[in-house]
Amino acid sequence: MTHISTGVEYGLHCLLYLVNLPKGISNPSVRDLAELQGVPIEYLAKVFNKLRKAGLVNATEGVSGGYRLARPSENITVLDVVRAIDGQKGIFDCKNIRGRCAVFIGQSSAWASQGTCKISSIMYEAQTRLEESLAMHTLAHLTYQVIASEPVEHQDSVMTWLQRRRQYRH
Amino acid sequence: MTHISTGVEYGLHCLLYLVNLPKGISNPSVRDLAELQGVPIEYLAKVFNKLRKAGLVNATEGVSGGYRLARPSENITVLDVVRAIDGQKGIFDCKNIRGRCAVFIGQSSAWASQGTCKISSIMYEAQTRLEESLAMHTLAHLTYQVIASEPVEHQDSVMTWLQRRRQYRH
DNA sequence: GCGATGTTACTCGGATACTAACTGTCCGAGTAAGCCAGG
DNA sequence: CCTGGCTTACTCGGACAGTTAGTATCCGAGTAACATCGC
Repeated sequence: MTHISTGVEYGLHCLLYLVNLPKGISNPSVRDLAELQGVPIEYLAKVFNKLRKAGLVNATEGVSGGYRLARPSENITVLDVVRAIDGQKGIFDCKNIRGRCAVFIGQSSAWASQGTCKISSIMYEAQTRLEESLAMHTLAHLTYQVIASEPVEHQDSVMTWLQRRRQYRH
Repeated sequence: MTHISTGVEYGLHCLLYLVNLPKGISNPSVRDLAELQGVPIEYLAKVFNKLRKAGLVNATEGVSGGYRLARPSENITVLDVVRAIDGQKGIFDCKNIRGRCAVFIGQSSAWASQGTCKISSIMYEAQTRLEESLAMHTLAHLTYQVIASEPVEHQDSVMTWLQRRRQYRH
């Protein structure tokens, strides 16, 4: 389907709420984040598990556990998040068509397999441009942009929502 | 799976053999190209059908029919081919998570839906870089590179292969 | 000799499997904080 | 007091179902070049 999965979309949106968390608020749990964003809980849990394995977030278990960023948001790029969740997959998968050419019937055509296929070179170069672009954006920068585009009171509303959810569990 | 399909790979490899076709050789058919490259015939037929609808190649029907480039190879970019075959699909599909936030319970949150989501902006910018990179390569340039990387006699071998296939049909 | 007919090799287009990946759900296990009772 | 067990709300991890997109195959229809046959 799409090259960047919805898991990345869920993850990024939720990660933004882990940036600049006030001291008074404990680490949000997956349930907190999922219900806040309106995304499926169990699926988001898998996403955050991948983020943890990639070393982007830390998890504390047990009651009042939750997630927090493993390093400063300035040091986490969008590319980091994409790779953590979707894996390091390419936009193109070279099938090495060169080696199948009918003119060399039988013999394995030594030259056709050596070096990289020019077509895949073009694709991989394009992918590099894509990833360079993603790597230019950090969570810090992204959060700044998002908050700037929201009404000023919204961020406070979210924080009190998170706090209430911790106080009156169900 | 991959953002750029194997159909594109098949199509590109076959299109290269339509560039700089000597006058003596008639338009190759899909069967010619498919067997030359070792790719499934019927699937390649669909690929070339898309290329035709996109105006990149022209088809002549009937016996001794086949395909030829619709315009000079300098004016056909890799991006043209990708879009013709895979359609103009994005690497990302924004689900508009913003509008689902739990803090505005019920009311539709006017501000959350206006403007573009910052996250999708990043993704679409990255896609633009990707497409810019693909658009920099023309079929002419690509063909030149490929031929330069092959033994000099290979191109002749292919041409005689095509010619024989036309003479002794089966 | 010449026109009608048939054959062949194409493209065109729809219908249909098969496979893999993405998305989402369910459930059991381990873990830590807080509470509570029993010594 | 305080120590051990219980409850609770988390994360962790595997298994699995539903859906979708990509890949591939099959078949019928239309088309044009060419050969063949009958007049």
